[in-house]
Amino acid sequence: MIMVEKEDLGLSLSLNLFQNTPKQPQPLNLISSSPYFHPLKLSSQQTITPSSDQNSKLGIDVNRLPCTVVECEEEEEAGVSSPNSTVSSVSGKRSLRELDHDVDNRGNISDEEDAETARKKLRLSKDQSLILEETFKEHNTLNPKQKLALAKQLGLRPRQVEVWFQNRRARTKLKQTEVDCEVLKRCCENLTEENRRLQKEVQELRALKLSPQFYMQMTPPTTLTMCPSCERVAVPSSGVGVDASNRHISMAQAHHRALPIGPWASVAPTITHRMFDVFRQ
DNA sequence: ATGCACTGTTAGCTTACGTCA
DNA sequence: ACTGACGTAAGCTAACAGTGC
Repeated sequence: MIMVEKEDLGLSLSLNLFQNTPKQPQPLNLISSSPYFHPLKLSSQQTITPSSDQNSKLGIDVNRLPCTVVECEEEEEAGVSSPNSTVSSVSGKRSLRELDHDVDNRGNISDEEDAETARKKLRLSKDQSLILEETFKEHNTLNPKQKLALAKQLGLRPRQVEVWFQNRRARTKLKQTEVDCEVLKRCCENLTEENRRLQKEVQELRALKLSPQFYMQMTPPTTLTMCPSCERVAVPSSGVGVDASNRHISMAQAHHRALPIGPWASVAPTITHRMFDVFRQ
């Protein structure tokens, strides 16, 4: 079994093309004149499906159109292939699906198949998917000219290219949302943990039973200086709340006195750095 | 009025897995 | 124990429909 995976933002785009597991019933070749192949139901799980590999060996591309590209372009320009330019049969006009069914009828579909009203879905070939992916990488939206050119190149209807790009944008956005959610979740977890830790620190500090004068004198450090040698924060000597004998110690001295000196000196930089770490993740 | 993009939904198809003879 | 057929659930994605700009 060969699986071709394409990663984009972690999005796995399965490009497996009718490759079956050994346990799966082997598909039979069904040469369909319809642009959409019609799986012939044998049972709830047995399905005759065209193998693109096998068909390609036979020179048959199930995704190829019965009409010419010129016809497709005319169709597109006439607006008949866009469901947005048509209204459902309920409101008087016919949907794309119905229009596609007409194409099927032109391909001499049997009454049995004709009776089957379920919409058919093609599978893009590996090459088609690759080209679409490459184009999407360059620009995730197409102007009408680009759409027509790409459709012509791929042998698809412009509407199909349009739909593919719509779905691709939706998948990209969904994946990005998932990634964003993961990031926010991690941020939340980290902040919760940080909050817990800080609460604990507050409790510990309160337990020190420091005098009210100590806190009256203590001011939160608004400017912190990082020691270049050890990258610890040095607290300004004035107004730190240490006793007079330690007022005028130098940075180096402070360094060797095992900073932080006051409670704010230990908490504030930690918060700053942790916060940064949280959002850097 | 028209066209396009976005969003949500539907349905066809594939794959993995479990069960049974 | 191994194998193949069968059923089922889950995931992917083409196609569709509705909506807003």
